[in-house]
Amino acid sequence: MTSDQRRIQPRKQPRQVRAELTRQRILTAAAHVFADHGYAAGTTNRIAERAGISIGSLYQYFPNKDAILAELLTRHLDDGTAAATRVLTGPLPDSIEEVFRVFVRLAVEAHLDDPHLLRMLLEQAPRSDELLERIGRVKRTMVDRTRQLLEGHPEVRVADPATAARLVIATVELGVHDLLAEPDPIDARRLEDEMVAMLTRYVTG
Amino acid sequence: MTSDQRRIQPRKQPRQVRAELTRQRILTAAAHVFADHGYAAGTTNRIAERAGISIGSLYQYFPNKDAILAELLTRHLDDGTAAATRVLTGPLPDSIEEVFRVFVRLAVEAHLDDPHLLRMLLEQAPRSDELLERIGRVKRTMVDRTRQLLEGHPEVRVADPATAARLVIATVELGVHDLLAEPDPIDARRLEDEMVAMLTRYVTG
DNA sequence: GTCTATACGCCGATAGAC
DNA sequence: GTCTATCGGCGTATAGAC
Repeated sequence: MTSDQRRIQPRKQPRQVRAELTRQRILTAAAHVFADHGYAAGTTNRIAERAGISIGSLYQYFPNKDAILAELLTRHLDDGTAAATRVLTGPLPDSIEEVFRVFVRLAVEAHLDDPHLLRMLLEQAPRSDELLERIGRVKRTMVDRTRQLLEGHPEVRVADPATAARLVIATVELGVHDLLAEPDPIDARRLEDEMVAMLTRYVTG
Repeated sequence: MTSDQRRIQPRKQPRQVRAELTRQRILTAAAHVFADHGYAAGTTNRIAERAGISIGSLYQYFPNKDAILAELLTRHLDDGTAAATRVLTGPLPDSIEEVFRVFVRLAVEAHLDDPHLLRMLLEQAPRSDELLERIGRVKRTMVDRTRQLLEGHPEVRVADPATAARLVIATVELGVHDLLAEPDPIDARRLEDEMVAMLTRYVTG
């Protein structure tokens, strides 16, 4: 068919590597800009400026502004579910108190990573149907696993595990997020202790 | 000095009444529009359209878009603090469980009023320094009163009432807000029971 | 006092030079 | 492949007629 020269590789193909690097630069810049200015005021011009490239170049790597945000959110969701899955599928502590401690610590770590960006993602991100679907699924999975945990654990005495699971997840996620994001943030270690105590006393009746 | 006719009232002054009525119409329209579209996409044109007036008229009643939002938020804060103050300064139930029940019910009522608007207010509202200050003060007041309550109550056994108070307030406010705002909202009565149980068991050790 | 029409600025996205 | 320059659209806010 075509010339055999097709098969000959160019001497190097650094473009894939460089391109991926630039993508990451843009995403990092976007994370900062969105965190500082919010989504609406986090303009593509600002992102390009912070990434050290021109606006035109930015649009070679992402089709539009929403795609940048979507990738940031996807990234975070993937990180979170990966960590949660790793913990939940492995061997868990026996006592429910220590299990909750693992939960809370997981949430604290996820949120300490980049609280400002996370706040923006959770609160201001334009909620496309597809993204809402993804978020809802992740949440439902976590609630479901927690329910199973509550149902199977000998220490646990709750009348309605499904409701209890929803309450536990909401409390951990929102509480950690909010209390650490405040201007005078609570001590992470103390928050962990108190929240674990609250949840444990709750489910052990 | 000037003519005594000054003292004579004009036959009627319906303009103040009508003007106030129009202001309220605009605010109500804005609440709906913001709730439906969010802050950024809740344009002044849409607000004017929904209020049944022209964009030009709108700007006779409010200097700019932010002022409309600020008044909505102020209104909500005032309503909330009024209700909270009424409850907290009056006679409270003896048992801490029933006190928490009052708390939770208060939050549920406040949030059921207009969940969508509230979500927008809490999450998307541009946080001017002055508004942040107001919100922070309201929150601190509630945490403070809760701390005093915990310190003075015979049933309560917590090592650190200040931290516990922060946790309690955050849990109630955020939990109620989130669990009722979900696509498949939790039953309000059951939420109340479970949350009260959790908080009570927590602080009574 | 309410309207219509529009000025003005900003932003996302694209075209086209290099 | 990156840049500069710019288009098109939208949104706030104002001007001026009635």
